[in-house]
Amino acid sequence: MENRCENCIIRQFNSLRALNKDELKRVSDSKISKKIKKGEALFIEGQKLDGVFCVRDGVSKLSKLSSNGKEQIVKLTNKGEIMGQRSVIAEDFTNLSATAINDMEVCFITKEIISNTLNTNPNFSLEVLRHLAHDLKEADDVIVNMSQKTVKQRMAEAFIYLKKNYGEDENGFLSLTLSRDDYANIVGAATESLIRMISEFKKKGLIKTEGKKIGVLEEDTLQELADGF
Amino acid sequence: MENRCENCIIRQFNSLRALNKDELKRVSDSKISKKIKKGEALFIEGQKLDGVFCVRDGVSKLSKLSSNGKEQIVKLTNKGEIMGQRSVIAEDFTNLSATAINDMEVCFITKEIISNTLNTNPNFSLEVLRHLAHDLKEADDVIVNMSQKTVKQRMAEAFIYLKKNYGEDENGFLSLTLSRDDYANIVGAATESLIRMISEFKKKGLIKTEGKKIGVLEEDTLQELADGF
DNA sequence: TGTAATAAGTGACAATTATCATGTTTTAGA
DNA sequence: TCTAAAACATGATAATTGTCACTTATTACA
Repeated sequence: MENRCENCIIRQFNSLRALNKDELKRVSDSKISKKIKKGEALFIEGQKLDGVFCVRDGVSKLSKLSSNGKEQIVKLTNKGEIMGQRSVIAEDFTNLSATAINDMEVCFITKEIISNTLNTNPNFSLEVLRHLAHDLKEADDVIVNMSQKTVKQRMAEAFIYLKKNYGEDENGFLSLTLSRDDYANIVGAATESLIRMISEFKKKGLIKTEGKKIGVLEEDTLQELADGF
Repeated sequence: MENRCENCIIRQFNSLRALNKDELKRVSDSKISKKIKKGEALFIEGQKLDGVFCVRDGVSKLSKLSSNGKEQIVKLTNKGEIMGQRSVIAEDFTNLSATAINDMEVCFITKEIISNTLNTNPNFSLEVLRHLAHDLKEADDVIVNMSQKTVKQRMAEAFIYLKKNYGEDENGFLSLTLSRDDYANIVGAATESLIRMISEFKKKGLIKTEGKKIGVLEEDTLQELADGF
């Protein structure tokens, strides 16, 4: 009973908030809860999705392979986000792969229910529209950052972003721990270059590290750096 | 009479195709036709839009200023596209500026009509959703290209894209003529770097130039280059 | 618990791209 | 049609970033 969508707070953060009781019941009856282990894929670029994933817990990376064989991380998902909407709406293959960064708990909702509800509940459509609109704006920002900022600036920005969106633990380390490889794939740089810059930031006292973990020490200076000063 | 939306073929290419006769009539009665001269702005980043623009003719660039003061072109619009949807849907300031690349003819449709129709016609919502979904996918592709490809690769890709999407004139030059500056802002590079590469491509016989005009000579080789060979 | 496998880190060097300086051509408008 | 401004072009040089080769942790698991 405790796993009914009706009682799930998560849906307040995504477009499912626009569903009425009946619709919610239908979603809940047909949804499938899944646990995804760190490192496992939810779906892979080019696949046909039969539905969307509602993230109850954990973080995943949405990435795409470049023709040079390197992975580019396009977005990190937050708790509460719906994944795979784009592909289901466009009735298209996914253009991205989704991989769990830590252990995840997700609910799978079939595309039939989604498109049904889209056709009958204008509020739901509007909510989805708003979310897509938001994603599109963020994507535009990423494009500009990627093309106009240096790797160092993008790095600084990434640390600030991770702190803002995922917080830090009691010792001041970022709650979300990423591999150096993942960092490189977010920032769009060679792993070695990125590691070198981490060392540099550390030497300058902007961040601290402990194994994989990274902590932000001088957020203001990082922000200035990100803005190009 | 010939300027009624009901008779306008353009709408077949965008989400307005989902409107029924009544809705179309309402749009048509309230729409304002505008002519925009080359170089003029339709709207500017940070503005609040009171509606959307339906492009009847001409091409515009959607761009964003980076914190370093350089402009990044995020997208070129095609005839038939609707501009400003994202901002109207999210009830948000525009995140992009739109500037005419050549003389344009557009129709302005107020946001009241748009949101009204979104609330009452699920097919229209779905159409808009599909268009946003498409834009989002394209944006993801741009992100990957920007971060994983070299300037040279992006250049090659840009020429192919322009040929595919805007065609060429009787002499084999790209129909859409851009300034070197615009090219640089699409590709995300310094203007000087870009000009140098145009020279290089020309020397290698991949393209030809005549003043501002550029013509694709070896599309296959350009494609290989873009893919990294 | 030992040992591959994987990830992190560093140095040397090469390739790419930006910047600055300057000259030439084109364009717009008085 | 003359002239100033803007756009195009190229060289020299510096800064950024990638690549390759290698060493040193860490991690997973047989």
